[in-house]
Amino acid sequence: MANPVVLKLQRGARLSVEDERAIAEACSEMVRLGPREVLIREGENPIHVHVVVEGFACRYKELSDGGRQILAWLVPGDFCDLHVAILGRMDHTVATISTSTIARLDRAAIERVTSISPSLSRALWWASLVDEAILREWLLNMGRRPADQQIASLFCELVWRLRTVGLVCDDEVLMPLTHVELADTLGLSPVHVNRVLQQLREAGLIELQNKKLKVIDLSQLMAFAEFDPGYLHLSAID
Amino acid sequence: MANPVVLKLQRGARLSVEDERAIAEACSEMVRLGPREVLIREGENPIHVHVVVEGFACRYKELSDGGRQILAWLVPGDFCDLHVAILGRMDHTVATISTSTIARLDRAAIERVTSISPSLSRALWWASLVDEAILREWLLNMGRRPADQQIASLFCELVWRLRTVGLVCDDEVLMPLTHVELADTLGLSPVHVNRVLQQLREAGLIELQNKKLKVIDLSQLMAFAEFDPGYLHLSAID
DNA sequence: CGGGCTTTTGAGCCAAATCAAAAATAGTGG
DNA sequence: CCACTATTTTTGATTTGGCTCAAAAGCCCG
Repeated sequence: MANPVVLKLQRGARLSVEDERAIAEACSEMVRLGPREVLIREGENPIHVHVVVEGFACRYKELSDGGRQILAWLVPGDFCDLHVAILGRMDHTVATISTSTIARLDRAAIERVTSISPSLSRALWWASLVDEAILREWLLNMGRRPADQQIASLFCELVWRLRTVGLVCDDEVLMPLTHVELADTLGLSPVHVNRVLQQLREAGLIELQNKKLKVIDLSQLMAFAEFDPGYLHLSAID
Repeated sequence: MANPVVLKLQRGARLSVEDERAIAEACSEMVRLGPREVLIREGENPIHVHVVVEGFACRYKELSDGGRQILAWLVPGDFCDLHVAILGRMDHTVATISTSTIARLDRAAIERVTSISPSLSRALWWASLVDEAILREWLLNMGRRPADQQIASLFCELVWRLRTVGLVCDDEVLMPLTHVELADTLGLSPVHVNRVLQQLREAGLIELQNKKLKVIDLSQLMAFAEFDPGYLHLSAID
């Protein structure tokens, strides 16, 4: 199967054959991690740059009262900590959700490659800006949409994002999060997430069992969620 | 008074005298805008890059039901649309809040300058990453904190951000937003914002009138909000 | 087949929303 | 400088979406 990092970055800029080779080469060192293993902790300044190759991870922050807010889902192709070299210090933690394969790239190698290839450096810049755009959409969802639309939006986003890395088949995707983790993502309680999921199932919009999410009719779910994929900026490639 | 863009970017990287001159020069063309004027609309791809020099602006998205979510406050020194050249299309709107002075920089000039000066290009990169960090913190606030802490956090952030551009005097800052705009920022209703503001006043944490916010005791407000300025990444300079 | 997660259900509650209207402010033109 | 508006802020009454607590049921896996 193609390298998800290449598949993703192609959406940000036209990549040359050398660019693709450079990425694939940089991803040579892989680590296999179990579920819920911390990759990078708040406050650290990791030596390597991490990329999800397989599985799911997330960014999150914790509060003193035990509350937790998940700030991003990291799926295959996503960088975990490209920004930390500039910022100097992680302001949040990154951990796996399901068993995952993570590539550790050499920070120096990244800098070398991007200084040579404008298209690759543009692609990385693009990826970071899309992360930001996703955060804006999540903020909109949390601030102004009811729980059912919020969950539906999130599932739409998941399908669109996984599509670009070839991980969707028949509008069915892996969704390895528990209700607690979904709740930590959406700012809801797990009990309420459970109830809303039941409603979405009863409405015939989704099926969800065994960590597999099947979207019955994507355009219908998108309409329900008022989802517009524009913010994902999935243009390039073709 | 010093250029707020310079003051801000100094927090992201050590700037040379030439860097500072280049910024000041690029900010030569200024526009004066009234309150609530749209600067860049969702879907557009503006020719210029805009920077707030004076006054307040914000990013926001609107929903079909008339709801609105403010996604960022843009204060003096903040870039409005640095990212759009890479993404190709604005996924949200930018408008002023109060009467503001906005600098229009030539996009080509930015690219020219950054290709010459690594420190300046690093500073812009840093600014964009801090925007993202702020979004994460806002998401945490909205998802997991009660309204009073949320508002208190926002005010703490405002003080810290305005401090770096020299706009705080005696822990007193300009806060030109109405309750409706605060509510659109926080994902709350204006009525509730009003009530919580009263509580914060009664608790002796803030004074707020005539668009002026006075923080009685910043460390006390920070403690109440559980505010940690780490996510603002205000290191460099010294 | 037993112990720990998850998911589900029920009951009661609360933070924040909505609706509606009054009071206070800020603008605006004469 | 003042009357006249329009906007903002404030208050009260009521409703509600989503929370908490608690316990049962279903899973997964060694």
